[in-house]
Amino acid sequence: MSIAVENFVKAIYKNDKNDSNDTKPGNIAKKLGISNAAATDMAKKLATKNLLHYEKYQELKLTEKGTKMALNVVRKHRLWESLLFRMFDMSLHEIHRESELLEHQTSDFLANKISAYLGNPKFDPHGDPIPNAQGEITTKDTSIALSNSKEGKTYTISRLMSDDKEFFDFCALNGLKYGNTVVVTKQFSKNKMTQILINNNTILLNQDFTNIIYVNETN
Amino acid sequence: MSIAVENFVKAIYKNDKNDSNDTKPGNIAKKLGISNAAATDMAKKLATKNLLHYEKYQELKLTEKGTKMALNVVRKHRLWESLLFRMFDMSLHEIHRESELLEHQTSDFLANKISAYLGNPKFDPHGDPIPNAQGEITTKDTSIALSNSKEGKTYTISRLMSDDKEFFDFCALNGLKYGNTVVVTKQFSKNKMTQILINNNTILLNQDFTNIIYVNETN
DNA sequence: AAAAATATTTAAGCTTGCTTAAATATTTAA
DNA sequence: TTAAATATTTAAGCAAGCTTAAATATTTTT
Repeated sequence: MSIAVENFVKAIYKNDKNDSNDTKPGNIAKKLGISNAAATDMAKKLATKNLLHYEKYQELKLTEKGTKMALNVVRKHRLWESLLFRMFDMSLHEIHRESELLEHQTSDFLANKISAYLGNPKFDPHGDPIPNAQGEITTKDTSIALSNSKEGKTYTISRLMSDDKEFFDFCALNGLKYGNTVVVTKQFSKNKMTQILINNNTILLNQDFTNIIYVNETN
Repeated sequence: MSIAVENFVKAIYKNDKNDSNDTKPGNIAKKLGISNAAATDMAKKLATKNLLHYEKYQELKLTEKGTKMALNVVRKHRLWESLLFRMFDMSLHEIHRESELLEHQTSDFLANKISAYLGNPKFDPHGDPIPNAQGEITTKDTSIALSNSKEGKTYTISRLMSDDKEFFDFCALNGLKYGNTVVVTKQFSKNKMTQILINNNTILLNQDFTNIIYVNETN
């Protein structure tokens, strides 16, 4: 299938999974940087190919076939991220940027080779789960957004859910990294800010960031 | 530039380099599996972009800009082949097949990372030279086709210039591999066949193969 | 519940990269 | 050197993926 189609189903999949947004053509269009008209067009086309359900003015819903395609692309993306991160001295933003392209030109055969080489990892360097060759995510995610964390508790960072360079630069600068420990020293609920202690530094995060940093409570 | 354009200039470059064929639209069309009309069309279009010189019924000639683009794609192709060959248990045909896709979605940045990781190799697993980041091939090729080798002499294999699965299967089966030693035991000039000794086996090759197996005389 | 704001859809049109069929030029062979 | 074979070009047309502008529906606000 074409790159445009792969990106379209992937965008729907991610929108459903991560965002509070409606999965309507307009939202997908925004993510992909195309016009609303183009998204509507594409949605109609993909409906005839049984990749999604389309009804005028309703939300887009991936079919099983569409979901499978999306997961297959996501798998390749996250495997590339894992490989590039391990092999080369590249930032989280850089591995994302490259994987965004490579994911569409990777055979299942090669994806399996990469996976085996890495020891069939379950998570990528962002902490995102890697679907297996059958397009299944077998791990269950118990992590919560830092915005929902509790004052006084200690957590480990499990996911950095973004593809924004500035965010990753900030993370790198402050030790916010997959696996690292943070203590939530204060929740400013009115202002929706969270104060944390990391690497002996106290930093204050606003909601833009606490919504995309996921953590697990330490036992 | 688009995949179609990259493949077009690459095909011209390779046709000029390796083949005795005229570099006219028809020949390029054959290589790319498109119609003659499509190739003529594309040639005209690329001429306006200063990638090649086009004159009706004449051969296509890459401009400096076009050559640079071709070499950049070739560089990425050969770097991928080198990386995949080193990392994974993949055949020469398989690494070629995958690299044919990956080459078009690889930033210069990533290509340089791959090159550095591999120690900036000068040759890929086929023995083909890898252009540097400036698009230059700095090595000089002293090798000759096995069809031009001399009876009684000993050679080392320097290039396997093909992308055909059957050819590579044959090579793998018979120890025809980059760096290996062959003795030319007989040249049957009338029938254009070459008898060689390799791994203590005598095998008889026809011109289809001796034209694409390149060797260097051992001193 | 109606008006205003917003989102979606339709329509028309563009570029890229292909196709086939017909016209034209070049090359090969007699 | 002319006829036959072959190759190239032109012309018309198609699908994919986009665009903008206008029409229509939905949602929000008052």
